[in-house]
Amino acid sequence: MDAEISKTEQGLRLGEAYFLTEDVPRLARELLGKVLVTFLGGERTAVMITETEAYEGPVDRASHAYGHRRTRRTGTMYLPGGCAYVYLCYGMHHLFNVVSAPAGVPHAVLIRAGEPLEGLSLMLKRRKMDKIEKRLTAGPGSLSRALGITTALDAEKLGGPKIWIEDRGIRFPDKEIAAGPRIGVDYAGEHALWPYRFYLKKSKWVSKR
DNA sequence: AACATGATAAACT
DNA sequence: GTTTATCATGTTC
Repeated sequence: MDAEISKTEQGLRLGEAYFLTEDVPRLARELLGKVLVTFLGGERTAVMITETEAYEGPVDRASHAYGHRRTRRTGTMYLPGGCAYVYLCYGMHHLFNVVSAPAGVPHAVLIRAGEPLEGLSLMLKRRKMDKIEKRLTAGPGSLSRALGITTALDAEKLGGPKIWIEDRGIRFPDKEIAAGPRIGVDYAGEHALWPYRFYLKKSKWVSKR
C-alpha cells in the first residue's frame, strides 16, 4: 500500500523544538510517516520514514554514547536535537541518525528504512539499480546511499537547505506499528532486547519483518 | 579487534 | 522463496 503523495506536495518542516524531547522511543515512533528530504547538487530526493530505532545515549549499552562516552565520532550526539549524526559503519555504510534531546544529552534515532516518494531515478542511479524494489531504501546503509547522505552531512542541521524532515499529516494508529528488539546490537546484552525498534507492519519498505 | 550492514552464492524447502 | 555462510571495507578506540 503506497502513500498517496503528489510529487510537488510540501509539508511542514519540523523545527528544532520538535527534536528536543528526551523521550527518544516516543520520538522514534512519531517519526514513522514523516518525510525525509535531501536537496543535494540541485536535486531532490525524499522518502516516507517506515522504520526507526531509538538510542538512549547514556543508559543504553547499544548506543555509541553509553556511559556518556565522548569521542571524535560521538561528539555530534551531544549537540542540540535537530541535527544529523552520520557515521561510517563496517567501513562502507553511512548510517543516518536524528540527534535528539537538548544539548549535552546524547540521544539519537537511527532511520533504518523509508518508502521512496521523490527523485526515484536519482535514487536508482545512486544505488546503481535499474528497477524499484525493496532493497532500494530498506536498511540504513541502503537508505543513506539512495538519499545521497554521507558523513559529509554529519552535524548538519535538519533545517535545510540540504536535509530536513517534513510532516505531511500522515498518521498511523498504534495497531499498525510494531515495536521490537533493535537489529545488529547483540553486543549490548539485555539492552539489545529493549523494544526500541519501530516499523510499519503493513509496509513493504522495512528491512526485516 | 570491533563495528547500529549489504550483496552474493549455495544449499535448502 | 528462504535460510545460511562468507566477505568487502575503513574508522574508531
